Amino acid sequence: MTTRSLETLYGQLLAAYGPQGWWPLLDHRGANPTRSGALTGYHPGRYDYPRTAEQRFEICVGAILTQNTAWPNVEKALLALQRAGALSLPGLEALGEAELLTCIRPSGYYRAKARKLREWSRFCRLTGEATPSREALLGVWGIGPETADSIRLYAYGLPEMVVDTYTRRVLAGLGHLPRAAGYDEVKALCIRGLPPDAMVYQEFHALMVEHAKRFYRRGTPADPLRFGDA
DNA sequence: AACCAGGACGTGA
DNA sequence: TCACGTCATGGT
Repeated sequence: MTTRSLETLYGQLLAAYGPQGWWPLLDHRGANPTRSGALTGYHPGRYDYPRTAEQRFEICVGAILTQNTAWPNVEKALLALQRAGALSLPGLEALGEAELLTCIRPSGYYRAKARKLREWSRFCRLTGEATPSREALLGVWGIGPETADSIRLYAYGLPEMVVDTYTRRVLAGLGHLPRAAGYDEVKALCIRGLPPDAMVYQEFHALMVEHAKRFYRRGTPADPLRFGDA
């Protein structure tokens, strides 16, 4: 098992791919895309997002819609919601059920996700501007560990490590994971190996996704970081 | 044309 | 706890 530290791995990935500009936003420059695939929402090197309550809400909605779902599908749903004026708390609450289902259908699991968005809206209305604790988020139906951590890290800028299947896949491939580890165990491993900084956490997570997409998809070459330096 | 994507919940053992 | 089924559309 390699002894390369996570911090070194982080530095290598950052040098190779550069800042990833997560979390993507539809309207971070006042742009108003009407079709999917624009992918204009990344803001590499900027860590002062979200800048508005609407952007924060958009990130939370995206975090829910992207559960086990490819981002382009989520983007379609987000664009539909934006056009319907539903990418805000009052906007989403005012949206009818049929319209909601239509908007988010491209993101898959649309009936379950519609309920999750309703539950999230209710939670937002009840908690107001207060920063939600991890425990409070986990108490919301439809929000599990990764979604809760994504909301805290990307929507609130808190130093909350996010672990997803990509992260697990890369760390397992590099030999950093002793066995089939659970979410909290992998999370603890990542926290142990990196400085407790929200910007680092954001980049690390996004870089792991990028690296996994390049080297941990079936039919892709072996990870060049797997061998070579110890 | 199968396979899978930036998970979470409900159930039974 | 834990393994397994379910939820569902769209891209490769």
